[in-house]
Amino acid sequence: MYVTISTDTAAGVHPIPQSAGHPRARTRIAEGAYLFFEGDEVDNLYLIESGSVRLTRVLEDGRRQIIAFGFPGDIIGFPAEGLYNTDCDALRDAVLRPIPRRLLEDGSADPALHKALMAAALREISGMQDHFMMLGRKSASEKVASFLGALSERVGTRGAGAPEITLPMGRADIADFLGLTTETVSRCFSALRKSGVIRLRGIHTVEILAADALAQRAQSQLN
Amino acid sequence: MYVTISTDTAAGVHPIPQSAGHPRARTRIAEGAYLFFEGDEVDNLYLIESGSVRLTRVLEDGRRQIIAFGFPGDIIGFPAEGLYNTDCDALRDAVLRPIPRRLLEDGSADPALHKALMAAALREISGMQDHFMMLGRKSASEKVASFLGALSERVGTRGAGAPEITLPMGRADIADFLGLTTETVSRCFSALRKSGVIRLRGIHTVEILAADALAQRAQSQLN
DNA sequence: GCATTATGTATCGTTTTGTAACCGGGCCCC
DNA sequence: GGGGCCCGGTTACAAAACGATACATAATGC
Repeated sequence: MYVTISTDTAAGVHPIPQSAGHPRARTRIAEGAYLFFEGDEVDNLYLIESGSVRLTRVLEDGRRQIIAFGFPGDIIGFPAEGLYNTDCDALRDAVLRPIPRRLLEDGSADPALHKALMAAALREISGMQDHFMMLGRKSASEKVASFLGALSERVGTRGAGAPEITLPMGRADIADFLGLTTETVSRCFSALRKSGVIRLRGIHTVEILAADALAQRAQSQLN
Repeated sequence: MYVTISTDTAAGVHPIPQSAGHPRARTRIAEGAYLFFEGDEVDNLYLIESGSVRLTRVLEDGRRQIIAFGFPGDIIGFPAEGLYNTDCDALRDAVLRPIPRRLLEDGSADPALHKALMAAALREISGMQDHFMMLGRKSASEKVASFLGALSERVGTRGAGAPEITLPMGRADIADFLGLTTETVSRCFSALRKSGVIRLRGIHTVEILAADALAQRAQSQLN
């Protein structure tokens, strides 16, 4: 997941067909467990069916960048020269459907599968392009507002009252995804809370009290 | 082009087969001319055969992000919901081979073409992931050093002396690609010049005098 | 040759980061 | 069951990095 406001429900349009590997095969990873590591050879891509994951890269000096968060409907594990380009671990217990890599690269496989995988790759590219604008041009408060808005759309729930998000990731993860520090993320949350845009229920649940104000602070409108 | 040090020569491994549209069809765009605009319906993707282009997005308030530079071997114009997601104009006169979009999405087209296009999409994703680390975690000087290093590898030439790059883009473009301001880019260039890492010949030609020092300043090594 | 645009440089202001302290919750051990 | 420790989050203050502003110089296009 990158930060877009226009995100469609992932994978809805091009469902992964049954030919994508054994149709009953599932991989389960417990919260905190690793699914794959950067540099490992790609055996499978994975369609996330439930739970959430993060894709991570780290520089030699420990600087970390969250490349993406993955939620149900996302396909993860796109190969770079046949290798995984990031680490992947579960933020919450996850169930994933493996898609053998050879099906990705075998030109004679099921055409519907090819179509679905190409659509997934195109969605990935599109979302990443959006994320560049955020990382390159937005201020800290714009970034956090964008992030919360997109997350609300993607995985938010609407209970009896305001829409809300239960964050599977901590402030440090959000910071490393947005190119900020943990403290700055916390400061932005506090500012949004003080101005009545959000309410925090514990650390992990955010209620969106004023979605319009949040969108305005996200400066998400492109010309 | 994003900023990676490990970039392979684009498209070399999976050449675009003859089935990718009319094999003799070529689109020519003059320097400064637009190839497509954000929001237009995608008729074709394009393989750049010569010249260079930039992909651009702009926020309502004028803040601009260069999403990518394109050089020979790059495929550009990946659709987002059937539409172009960026503007594209030529930095230098360019010759491009059009690849009809329907071939991308038609699951029954030539398998070799599918393989080539999927490989191109995967390369794009990989490069973009690298670019996230740069935008999100590197300092201004690291960014500029990374950029020059990658550009040197990708389109640099080695004459009688030091390897050199003839930049098709100005400082403002570099800035908008790296998430910096023009002035900051200029300062970084000056700092590299003063420390003997590069020499500038006019504004557009950069000689790399100390490639090791440049790589060190790029902090490009991943663990 | 002139006007316009791009680039380089200095100075100051703003934003974010860095550092430190504090708080609360969860977990583990006695 | 309680105490201690650890971890994540919040907040205040100081410092650093970069952006904003201003101006001078160089390059480009007509």
